[in-house]
Amino acid sequence: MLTVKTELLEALRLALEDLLPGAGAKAAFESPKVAAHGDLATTAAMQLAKPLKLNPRQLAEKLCAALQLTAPYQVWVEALDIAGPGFINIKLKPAAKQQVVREVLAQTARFGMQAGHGKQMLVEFVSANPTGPLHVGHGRQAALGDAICNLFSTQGWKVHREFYYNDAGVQIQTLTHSTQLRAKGFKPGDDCWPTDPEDPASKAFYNGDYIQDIANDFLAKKTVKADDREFTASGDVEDLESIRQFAVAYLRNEQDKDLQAFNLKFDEYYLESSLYTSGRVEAAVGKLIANGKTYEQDGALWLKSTDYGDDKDRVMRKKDGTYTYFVPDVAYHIAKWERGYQKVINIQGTDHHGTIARVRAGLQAADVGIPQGYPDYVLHTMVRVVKGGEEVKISKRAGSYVTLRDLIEWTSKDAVRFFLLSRKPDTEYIFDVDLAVAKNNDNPVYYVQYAHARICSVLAAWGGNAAALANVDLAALDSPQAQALMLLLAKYPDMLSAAAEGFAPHDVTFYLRELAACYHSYYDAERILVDDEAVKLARLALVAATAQVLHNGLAVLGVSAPQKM
RNA sequence: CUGCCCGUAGCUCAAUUGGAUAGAGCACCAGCCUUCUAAGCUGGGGGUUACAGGUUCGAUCCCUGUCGGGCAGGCCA
Repeated sequence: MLTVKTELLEALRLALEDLLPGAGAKAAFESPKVAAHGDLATTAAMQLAKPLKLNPRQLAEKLCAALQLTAPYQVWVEALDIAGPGFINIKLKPAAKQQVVREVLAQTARFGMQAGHGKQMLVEFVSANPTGPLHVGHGRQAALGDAICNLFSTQGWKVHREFYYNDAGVQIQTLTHSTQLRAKGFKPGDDCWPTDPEDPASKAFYNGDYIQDIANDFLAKKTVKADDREFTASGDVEDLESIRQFAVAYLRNEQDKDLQAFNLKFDEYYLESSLYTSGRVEAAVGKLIANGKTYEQDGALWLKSTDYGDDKDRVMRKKDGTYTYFVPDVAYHIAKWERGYQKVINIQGTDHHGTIARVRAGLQAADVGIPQGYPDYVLHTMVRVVKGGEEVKISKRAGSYVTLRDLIEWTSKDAVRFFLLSRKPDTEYIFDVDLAVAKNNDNPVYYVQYAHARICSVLAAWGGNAAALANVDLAALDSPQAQALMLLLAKYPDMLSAAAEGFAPHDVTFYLRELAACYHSYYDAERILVDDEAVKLARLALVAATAQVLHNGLAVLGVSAPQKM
C-alpha cells in the first residue's frame, strides 16, 4: 500500500510537472473523511487553476486523462472521478489496499519507522528541582517528553533525554534549612517556623511531612543512591553542607522511584551548578558584553533583549553581583548547541512561557551561529485531578499534593500515560481517577488494549505459526470492513510523521482509538476462524497486522499491549 | 493596563495545518451474545465553530475588533 501510494504520487507529480513546470511540488494526497469520496484525493487541480487560468473542473479532467495512461493507475486504481469544485477522488482496487498487510507483517516492529539519518537531537523535560516528589504536572511532562522522544526516534533521529536541575539555588537553601530544623526537632508552626502564607518569612520553609523523613534518615547517617549521585549523611545537625547534599540525593532518589514507576529513563542529568563551575556562565556573559548587547544601569547589567523582540530589556547581573535565572539558562543552551544538538526541544509548563523570549534573545545576542527560534518549546497547561467526583487540591505550600506515584498507584502506569497524552498539550486537563480505573468503554486505554488482547486471543485459538502469515494470499480481503481496516493501517506511517512534526502525541492516541474501533467493527462483521483455509489465512494475516500496528503505536506512547485482559 | 495561549454538540475533546455534508467518546433512546474475549457491535436525535467584520474558488483554521477564561508581566526561580 505504501509503495502503491508512492507510485501513484510519483505519477501525479510527473503529470502536474507536465501541465506546469514546477507544479510537481503540489503533488499530494489527502484521505477523504467520507468513504464515498474514495480512498485518496488530491486538490491539485484547484490549486493550479489560477496560475493556469483554467476552470478547475476542466483542469481536473485533463489531469485525470493523463493519469489514466500511467502504469500505476492502470494497475492499482479502480476508478477516478471529479467532484465538487475540482477534487479528484481515487478509488483503489482491493489488491492495492491488501499490500499493507504484507508490509506490516514483513516489517513488524519497524513498520512506520523511517530509516536512521544519524542526526541527533536533545529533549529536555521534567527538570524538577530536588525539593520534593514529582507531582501530576511533572507526570504530564514525563509522558509528553517520553512520547515525543519516541516519535522522533521513529523518524530516524538519535534522541537524547535530558533532565536539568539545580542543586545549589535559593530553593535548595530552603530545603536545607527546613531539613536542619526538622533534624533539631522543630516543626511547622513552632515559633521559629512561620507558616502563615501572608508572612513573607514563611517562604524560607517547606512544610511537607517528607522533610521529616529526610531529617530522620540524615540523623541515622544513612546512605542514599540516586541515578546520578550517591551520598552518606554525616548525622551532624550543624553540618549544613552535608544536610544539603544528603537532602538533594534523597529527593533525587525519590524522583528516580517515580520515574521508574513510570518506566522512564533519562540519558543524562545536567546540573545548573556545573554551568558556574565550568565557567560557562561567565563565558556567556562575556560574549554578550563583547558583542555590545549589554549596558550598565542602576548598578546592574542589562541585556538589550528588546533588540530581539522581547517586551523590555532584562537584568542579567543584579546589584549584588549574582545572575538572574535566565543567564545560566542561556549558557545552558549555548552548551547544548556546542555539544552538537542542532535540534533541541524543551518541554515546560505554560507558566514559564515568559522565559522563552529572553532565552532566545540571549542566544541570538551571543551570536554563536544558533538559528533564530532555537530551541523549540512545547508548553503544557496544568493538570487537575478529580477523585470521587471531587477535585484533589494541589498545594505545595501546605505539603499536600497529588504525587505522580499516587496517581500511578490509584490507577496504572498505562492509564496515566495514555490519559495525559490524550489531549493537546495546551488544553487544560482534568484527570478523572475513577475513569482511569473504569473497565468499560468510557476508558480509552482499555478500549485500545482490549482490541489487541482480542486479536491475540484469536491467534491463540488458531494456534498456527504467525510468521507464516506474512506471505499468504490476501485476495479474500474485499469486504467493506476489511478494506476500511487496511486503509487505516496504511495511514499509520504518515500519522506518525505528522505527529512528530507537530509535537503532537495526542494524534497517536486518537489514531489508536480509531484503529481499535475499526477492528472491533471488523471483528463483529466477519468471523475469522472459518472453515475455508484460504479465507481464514487471509483474515488472520489482516488481524495479525492490526495487532502489530496497535502494538507499535502503544509503544510510542509507552503503554503496554497486553496479550490477555 | 500590556503580552502569550484558549473559546467547537449538554459534558470531555478531534478536525489530515486553507478543503467536500465540522467528527469521536460520554450521557440519552432503540436493537445485537447456544459461534474466535459483550471491557464489544449496529442504528437514532443533538451545531449560527463565543460575537461582528475582512482576505478567496473555499475559513473552525489566516487578518482586525469585541466579549469571556487561563498564564505571565521581580534586580524571585
